[in-house]
Amino acid sequence: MDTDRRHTLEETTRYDASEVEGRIFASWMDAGYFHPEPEGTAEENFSIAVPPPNVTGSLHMGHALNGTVQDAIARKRRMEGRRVKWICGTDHAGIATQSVVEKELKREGISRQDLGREAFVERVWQWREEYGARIIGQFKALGASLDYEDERFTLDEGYVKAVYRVFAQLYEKGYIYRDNYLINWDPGSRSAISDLEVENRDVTDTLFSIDYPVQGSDRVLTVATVRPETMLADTAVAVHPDDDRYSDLVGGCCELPLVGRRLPIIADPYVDPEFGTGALKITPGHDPNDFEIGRKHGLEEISAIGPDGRIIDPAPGRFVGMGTAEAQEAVVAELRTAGRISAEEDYTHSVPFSHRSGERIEPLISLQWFCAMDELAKPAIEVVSDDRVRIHPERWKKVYLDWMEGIRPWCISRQLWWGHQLPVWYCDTCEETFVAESDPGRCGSCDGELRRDPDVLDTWFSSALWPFATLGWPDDTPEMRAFYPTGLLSTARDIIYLWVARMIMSGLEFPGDVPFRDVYIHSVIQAADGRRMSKSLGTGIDPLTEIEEQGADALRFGLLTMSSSQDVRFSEAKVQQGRDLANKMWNASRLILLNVGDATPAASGEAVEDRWILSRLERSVRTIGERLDGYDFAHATLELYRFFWSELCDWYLEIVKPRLYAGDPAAAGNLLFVLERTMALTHPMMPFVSEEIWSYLPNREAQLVVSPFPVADEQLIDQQAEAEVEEAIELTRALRRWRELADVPAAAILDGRVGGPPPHELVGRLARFEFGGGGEAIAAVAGVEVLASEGLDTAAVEARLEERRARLRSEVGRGEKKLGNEGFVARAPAEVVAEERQKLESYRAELEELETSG
RNA sequence: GGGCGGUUAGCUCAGUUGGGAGAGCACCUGCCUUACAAGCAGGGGGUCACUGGUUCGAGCCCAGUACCGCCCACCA
Repeated sequence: MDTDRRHTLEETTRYDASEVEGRIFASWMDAGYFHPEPEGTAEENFSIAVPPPNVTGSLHMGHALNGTVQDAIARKRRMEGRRVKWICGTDHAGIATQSVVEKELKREGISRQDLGREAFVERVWQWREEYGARIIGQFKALGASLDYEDERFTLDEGYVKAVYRVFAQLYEKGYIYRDNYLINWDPGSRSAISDLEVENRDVTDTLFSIDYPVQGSDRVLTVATVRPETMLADTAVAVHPDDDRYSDLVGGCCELPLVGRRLPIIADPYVDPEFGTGALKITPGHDPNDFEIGRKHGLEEISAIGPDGRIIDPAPGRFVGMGTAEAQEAVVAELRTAGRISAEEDYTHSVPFSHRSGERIEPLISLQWFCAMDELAKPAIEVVSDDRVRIHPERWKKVYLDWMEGIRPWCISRQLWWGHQLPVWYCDTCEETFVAESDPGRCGSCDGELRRDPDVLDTWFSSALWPFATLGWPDDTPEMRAFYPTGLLSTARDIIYLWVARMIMSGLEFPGDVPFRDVYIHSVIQAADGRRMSKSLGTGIDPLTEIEEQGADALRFGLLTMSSSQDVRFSEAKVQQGRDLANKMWNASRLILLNVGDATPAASGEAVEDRWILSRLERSVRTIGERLDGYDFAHATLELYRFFWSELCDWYLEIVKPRLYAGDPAAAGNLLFVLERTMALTHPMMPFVSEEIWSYLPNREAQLVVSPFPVADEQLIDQQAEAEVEEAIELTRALRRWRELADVPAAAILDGRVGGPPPHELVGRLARFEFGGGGEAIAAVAGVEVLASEGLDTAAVEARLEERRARLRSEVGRGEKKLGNEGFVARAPAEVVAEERQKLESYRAELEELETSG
């Protein structure tokens, strides 16, 4: 070690993450460790496609957790010698990005229409440049070992090619089609959206009961609705087929108030006779259920509400142009005047809202593009059912399968400007439709001019291709051969349907193999108060702030320990625990590195404590490896913490210090060996501090990031050494406890005597006892007689003794009772009973000792 | 309406196949002991949501109840 480095070690008593992390990250980047050449097969390589963050803003805590999880796995695999590609990139995020840019324009007082499509899209690209770069910077700050040299975007050139290929092929197969259908219209983004982008919220509306006069009779049919304005588009009234009250009316008509239209009275089992009067107004143009019933009965479909949320033409002229709220008021007022409203009550029900704009969905019949999913779903159900794709935790498997079994057509067209414009052209002359991967130019039938469909695809349509479009598909690229299928997909549960399912379907349909072998569904990190972490609620915590204040390793440690199979609240304390661990690692390393001289790492195992720590380390190596492979990150990090802090620092370093200071080469070599191996073990979880410490170890051939991950060496497991040292530790702790309770001054060295062979040297030193003296025994602690000496408060000692005796008597009582239970002795496993007997015996022995010595 | 989680120390969470309830933080006591005060040593603290059941033995298994959260769903 050169003088400067040694000086740094000597002077730096606190680990400074902010000084280390940028420097270390740059060294990894310079060496190009994160960019693999596309060689070998996917079987021998390992790849992960990062869930591409939306370019709407910056990374949040969920991204940080997910990034840490993926990085831990990627780093472990890289250290295991696999060629690792962690595919890097961002998502154009259609509606979301378009609306943030529109908001920005609004602040400037202009609209996207003012700019025009081309200029607007150009503007969004500018946004994307800025925020895409910001996101990449955040991944780097976290330490994510993504392949930054091959950054992809869902709208880049090659990606567009993949999207068009997929669209064209699905169209050829007849899966993609255009239809007039009732869709979810989002008045906020003025676009159709898919079922998955709708969220239901409970809303209290007024439920109006409206009397519809039956034609040729003086009866009325009373229907109930929370949206009286939609009656303008009613085309029938339905009752249940078995409902005796109305059976004579079925086949007849009633008159739609205010409009005067004749509405057939039909029978359909969908109607619940128990609800209200058992009569249901049918509005196929504005209600999903009514739409289904309408199609079933061949009813007329009338649209009375337009895409701008205003009443349109087929409705009576006096309502046309009104917004829905205004129209509702007007309709209700007229119905009241006409005496048609027979009841009003508050009614709470679930109402669809746009997940994006937050506005209430307006169900409308609209000409849109759809993708039939049934055939695509079949193989995607199979691969999850038979675990060719494994989902962790496993309970999400059922969630996935249930949804897939009931999958419905997907509305894929969006009335937006930002996204993949549909590769569809129409000929207005001969009314032909052309779907092509590139502009066909002129109509193939009549040579007429073609007009391109202005709509864009649902952003998830392109996301569905992420694991292979990023590797160059549809071309047969070296990247596809080397890295597809990917190994792991890690994501949050809220996009299992939106994204995971669709990737599996498209992976099987196009490249023809599963897109990934394992899916890990990570925890959702909530705010400390249990609310959702969100910017708008003010409950978000910026990962970058945490990284700046505590270090990336600290944040990573905290997030990993927080992660579990359920939602967790963000805990600042866990991040601090990570920071403390990094600091502890740094300082333990200083102790070792500054005192080992020119020793080299070697598992000497000379002294029993050396064999003990080696044995304990190998057990941790095994546990941590298994936990990481099983996606149990919380236990992996906690095991690391426990081993490092409680065993290595609290005991081994304290035990071995005198040998270290005395220049014992066996101790020094053993320490270096343990430190080196522990840093390798730490690296996937806390890459920066481990790499930094690694750089101070002697004879480094390579950086830690590309050095081997430890594999447990069973040869080093030493039960004998473990038992011996642990016994000494227990004795030390017992003597310390006794000292505290007997109120013995901390500095005083006590005299003790043991019957058999003297305890390990560490007991005397760490418990401040001297053994082997003679004199009067005044107490006995765990087999050690404490001898009278100055500074011993005999009253306190006696109090302590009595406490212990009482404790032992109760333990003996408990044991006797248990062993006196015939059921227990007869039915419990023999070793449990034997263990119980052994404990009872040792308690009895100690009690006897105390009763005679006191 | 259906489904899935959860309820364990003051707080955030662990708790393997059922065999004397754990960690971190917080708290109390004593320590600037020459790696680390972001530290060291010691300590207090729990009716494992509730009710019943199975068992020699239940935080864990079974049935039910309550509350919290999430997902799915076409009852106006």
